[in-house]
Amino acid sequence: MSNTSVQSVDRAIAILEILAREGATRVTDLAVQLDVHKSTAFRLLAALEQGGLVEQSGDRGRYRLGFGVVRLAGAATAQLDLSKESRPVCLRLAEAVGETVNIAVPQDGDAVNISQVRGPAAISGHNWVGQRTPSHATSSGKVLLAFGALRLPAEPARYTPSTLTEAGRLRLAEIRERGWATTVEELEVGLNAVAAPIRGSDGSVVAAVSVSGPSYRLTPERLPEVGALLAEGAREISQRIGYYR
Amino acid sequence: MSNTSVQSVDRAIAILEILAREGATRVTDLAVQLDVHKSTAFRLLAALEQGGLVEQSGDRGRYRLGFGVVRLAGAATAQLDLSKESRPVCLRLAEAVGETVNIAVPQDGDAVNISQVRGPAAISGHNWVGQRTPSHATSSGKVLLAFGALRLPAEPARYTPSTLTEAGRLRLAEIRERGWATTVEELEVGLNAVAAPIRGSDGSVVAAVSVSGPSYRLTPERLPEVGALLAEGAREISQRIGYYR
DNA sequence: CGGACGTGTTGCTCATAGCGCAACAGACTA
DNA sequence: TAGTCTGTTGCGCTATGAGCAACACGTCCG
Repeated sequence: MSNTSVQSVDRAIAILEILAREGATRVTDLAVQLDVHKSTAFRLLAALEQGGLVEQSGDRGRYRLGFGVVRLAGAATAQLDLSKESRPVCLRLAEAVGETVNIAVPQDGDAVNISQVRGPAAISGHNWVGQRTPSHATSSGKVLLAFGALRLPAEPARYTPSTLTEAGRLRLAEIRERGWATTVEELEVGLNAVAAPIRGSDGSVVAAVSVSGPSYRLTPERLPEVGALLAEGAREISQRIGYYR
Repeated sequence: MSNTSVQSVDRAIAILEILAREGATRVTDLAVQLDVHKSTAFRLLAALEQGGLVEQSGDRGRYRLGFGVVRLAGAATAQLDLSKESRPVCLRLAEAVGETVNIAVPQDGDAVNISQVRGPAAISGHNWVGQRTPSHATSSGKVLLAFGALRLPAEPARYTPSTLTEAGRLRLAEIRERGWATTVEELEVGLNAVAAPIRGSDGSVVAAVSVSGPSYRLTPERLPEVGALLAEGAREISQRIGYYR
């Protein structure tokens, strides 16, 4: 991070910092503090205003931080907390089960994996981080569907002969009651998975923690035992990010 | 707000929005979504990273929103909240005391008034909004000095024969213990005032609420009773903006 | 294990976007 | 009403931002 920057963006950020420190400020005062011409300050403010990061305060000509930064912070806080707080639990689960553990969040109708801990037995395996996965064909997706964090697509795609493409066969009520969901070769042949719901501070399901591995190791017989472990881990992560039941 | 913008700032803000929506994202994915070259996306990210608004997530090459946006939002929330949340309390105090109520925040060594409610007895009086007032000669300023939100100037100016220009005579420790500060004709002949501290969510004093009026109405004998009312009002405002003791 | 592939990062060059100047419009005050 | 101050806009110039291409590094697969 040497000189790889963009001067106008640096200046825009400096404006945000000044407004954070000083509160509502005039264009010309900002220009003085930035050591730029007032028309430059004005145009940077206009760009920031268009993006919602600043707004004009009640007094004419005064600008202050806008609600856009509060929105961004809300997203940042959610993302920072979940990855960080789930890490120790995922490490433990990966060790206990011996397979790969992922955290997935709902996004645009899919389950998106945001972090991963490889199991000790994983020689190579798939890197799921950042990958979108279909809700109906993954255990995380099924959890998010069952607890209302995601909606089932109108026409669920088929990935393997085992993929369930009808809503009734997903057994979402049973997942809700049991507290964990499974997939048995529904996304990829030879891949099984279990997932459990993570709740946020308002009690709604905001993510899922899952274990996935090859069918020959993560057999259908193992799934209930692993499901119970995952549900316990999910409860702990939920509490770590502010859920009190 | 027509075309008065700055393209690179627009792009930087678009990056922040994408990261808020998608979470940790790759440089090349951002470049695709922005329809710019990846080196452009990279440099915009580098600028945002230098400003603390984004950071690299644990996975190499992925960027996410950083703690800087949380800091900015904290400042934005405090500023938006203070004027709004203090309003009902100020209205009530002005009615109860019969004099003019102001909110002042610390800024560049002065106490700056950010809002005002006129008392029922105020025929004309001074409009203090937006006005900087010297810390040592106003009740709000003395509160902000006493609780560490402002520093006393090296050579405090004299405004009236009653102005206290020596640090020892301000009795800041007594103000801290008592919970309110007074001025008796120290800024203007014929003007008295009382102020109490407003605390933010981290417990530090971020503002002061004051009552001011003519000496013949707001007499020194009335000041303790008004001080207690103000301290109560300040406590309520503090709680409204997130202070929990 | 080595090669292929993909992605982040850096250096260079060019042209256009950003910047500063100057003028205009509006608000306020003596 | 004239002067002053500040926000906003138009114009022209050049420095900065953008894109190309190469390099460095990590991952994956045969």
